Parts: sequence; structure tokens; C-alpha cells
Amino acid sequence: MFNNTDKSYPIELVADFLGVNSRTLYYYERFRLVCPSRRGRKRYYSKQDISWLEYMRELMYDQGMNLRSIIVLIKRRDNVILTRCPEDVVNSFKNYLMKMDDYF
Amino acid sequence: MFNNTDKSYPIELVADFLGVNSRTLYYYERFRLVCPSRRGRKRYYSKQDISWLEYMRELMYDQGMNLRSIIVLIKRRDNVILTRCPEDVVNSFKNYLMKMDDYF
DNA sequence: ATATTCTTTTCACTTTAAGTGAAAAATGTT
DNA sequence: AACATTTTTCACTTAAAGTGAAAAGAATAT
Repeated sequence: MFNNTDKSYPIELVADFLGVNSRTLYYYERFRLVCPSRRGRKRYYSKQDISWLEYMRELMYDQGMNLRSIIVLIKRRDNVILTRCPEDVVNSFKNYLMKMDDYF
Repeated sequence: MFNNTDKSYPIELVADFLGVNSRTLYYYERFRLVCPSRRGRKRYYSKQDISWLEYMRELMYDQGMNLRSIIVLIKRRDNVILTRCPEDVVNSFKNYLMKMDDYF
């Protein structure tokens, strides 16, 4: 769906891909669980952003975790959450750990 | 409150101690998140049970985690959850990991 | 410049998990 | 049998997660 030469994607495309409402992505952003880059006001989601969101969705939808638990794990810097994490998501996640360190 | 010579405690006492309704403890039991011993039908909670419940309450009330997340961490056998766990709870928790292995 | 389109934001609503109150059912005790 | 205690069931409350609809704010075209 998203090939390697592409750089970033607008919110509607990402929402469709994930099967969620774009409002949901705004919602996650309020908790700083995702931080898309901006060109002007418009958001652009990188592949890393998308991988991370996909993993978050799996934890929440398939496993039933809530947002707060994900934040707790991030705060604790638990790589536990990564043990069954797809290879290519690990880096995205670690990246987010760094980024979000300032906020939480 | 609970001295070392005591063995186990009835549900109402434990609920009061934890500041929850006894129905909440029944509720947790439906998810096998606690397994008090029984004498007849009556439940008796060990110190380990109580320590574990106390820790669970902290994760849920103070940190905002949900039941499902706790179950997820148990299933993953993540000792991550133990990293900030009070010393005396670790054993209770590991004990539960063993006990619950059959169910989840 | 005005109209049109697109993204963001706000408000209010829906849905579901977590928890609780009340009462019925089941068991134990005098 | 009558009474007390614990368990179980049913229905309700509350709060988080998510969404629909529409208003507000920019960017682009005419």
C-alpha cells in the first residue's frame, strides 16, 4: 500500500488505511501518542508514524488495551511492549519514546 | 493492618482495606485476576492475594490502566510490569503468572 | 476579491468497560 | 424453622474511546 519511495501521507489516507475515523487520529494526537509532521497546518504521517499507529491499533482493538496503558508503558520505557512487536515497528516505537520523553 | 501470623481474610475485610466494593473483587475473579482460596463456598484472601490486588488497584486507579491491559501483560509474561512493583508483590505476581497460565 | 474546496477544530452524542446498589438465591448456624 | 452471612444476578451509573455533523480557518481557483 505504501511503497518505500513515498515520504508521508495525509490524514484521510492514513485513517482509511487503518480503518479509523480521522477524528480518532486527532484524538490520539491530543495525548501525544502520534506526532505527524506539518506543512503549514496540514498533517503528514511518515511510514514510522503509520507503523506505530498500526501497532497501537492492534494493542487496543485486538488486545483490548486502553490509551492510558500505552502511555504507562511508554513512560516506563518498557521494551516489554516490543517483545511481540513486528521488527519494523521497533524503531518507530523507540523513536516515539525519545520524542515523547519531554511531554510525559 | 494484616500482621504476619494471620493467614487469610474474608472478602468484606479485604474490600474495605482496598477501598472497593466486594462486588469488585467478585468482578476481578470472573477474569481470574485473583483466585482466593475457599472453605466451602466462602472466599479467603491470602496476604499474597491482597498484595497483588493492592498493586492492581494502583495500576488501575493511579495509572489508569484497564483490566484487559493487565491480562495482556500477564499473558506476555512481561516482568516489565514488575519493574516498579513493591518487593513483596513480585512473588505474588509470579505466583499468579503460574496459576493463571492454564486459563489464559 | 469572492467562491470553492480542504483541513482542522468544536460540540454533542454513542458505545462499551468498570464498578456498584439492591435484592434474590444459596448455604450455614442457632 | 428462623436467622445471619455469603454469593450471585440484574440493572443501573460513570467515564473513556470513538464518531457525526457542522462551524471555523486556510489555501487555491475563477
